[in-house]
Amino acid sequence: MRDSVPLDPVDLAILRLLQNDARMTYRDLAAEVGVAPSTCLDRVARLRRAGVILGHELRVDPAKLGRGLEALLLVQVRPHRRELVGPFVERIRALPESRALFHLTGPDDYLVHVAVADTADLQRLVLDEFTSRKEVARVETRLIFQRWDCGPLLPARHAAGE
Amino acid sequence: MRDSVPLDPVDLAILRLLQNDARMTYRDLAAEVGVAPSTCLDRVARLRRAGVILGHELRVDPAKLGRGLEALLLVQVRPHRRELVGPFVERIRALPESRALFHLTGPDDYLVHVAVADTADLQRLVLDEFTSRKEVARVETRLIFQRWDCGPLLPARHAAGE
DNA sequence: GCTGAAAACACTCCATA
DNA sequence: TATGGAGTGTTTTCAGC
Repeated sequence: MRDSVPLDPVDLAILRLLQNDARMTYRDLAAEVGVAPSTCLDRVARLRRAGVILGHELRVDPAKLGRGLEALLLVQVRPHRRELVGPFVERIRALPESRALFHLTGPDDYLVHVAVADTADLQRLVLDEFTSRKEVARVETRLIFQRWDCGPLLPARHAAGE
Repeated sequence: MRDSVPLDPVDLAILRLLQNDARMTYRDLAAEVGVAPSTCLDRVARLRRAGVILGHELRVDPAKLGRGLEALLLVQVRPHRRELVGPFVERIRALPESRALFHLTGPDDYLVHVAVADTADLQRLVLDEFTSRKEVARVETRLIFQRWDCGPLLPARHAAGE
């Protein structure tokens, strides 16, 4: 269940198309892929069961919600012990400004992707929620000038028949 | 069009629910929000037109596609001039391993989120696509141990009536 | 913004190869 | 074992109010 799943060209075509527009109807999907709608439905259900498809997400523009400034915070947590990092992770995840949290290798233990209104809001967030916490040893703030999303996620190797 | 959009409590409830499950039917959505299905449809169409809703995305498990290792690459591009960074950005975006690309403030100019098969694959990617490029001055690789997604994105300030 | 009717759709079953 | 086609219940959509 943790390993990669065998995917044939039909599965791959479905994944590619749904990553562009997850609300495509099965009818249109079937027409593009070149199989019957029921087959599409079956394949999608199978991909869901196999855990390849995790869910359907709405993509929202943060700027339109008054969160025009995005930043990455590189956070060093010291001492890096389970009883400290557990509550830290939960607290950060619960912040309305947080978009994603990563546990990383390297000198910084965590990377937090945040969306805020402006630099004043960012300063408040860093001071009140990060540097004021005693387990946070260091915070490095990097503003995001621009973000590009890349193409659909496809299998690492040979696409077909594996 | 770049600024924030006035959203009433109904819009916010819709956005909150759809961010949890973007494939909810308008019927169920209407029942939860407390309005008629047609009203929901109208609101969603309006949010789409206003650019608040950018699209519907399929969330896929990279590990299931044979891309069990994710990493962040901090890249310094020197000299940091338009005629060099343009092609760099386009090349990185086109890589099948790339998931997202950020232009940042700070000592590293770009952050690239990649998904690869294993450490050998990551080494190949870093050597062939990054350090071998003459405009790339430095690459710092950080593995992602774990990732947490945070709650739905909501407006920065007062939710209602603005 | 709601109601109701018409159209489009998702989904199940069964025959088929 | 997986596919394709037809049928059924549901959802979406678009009137009018």
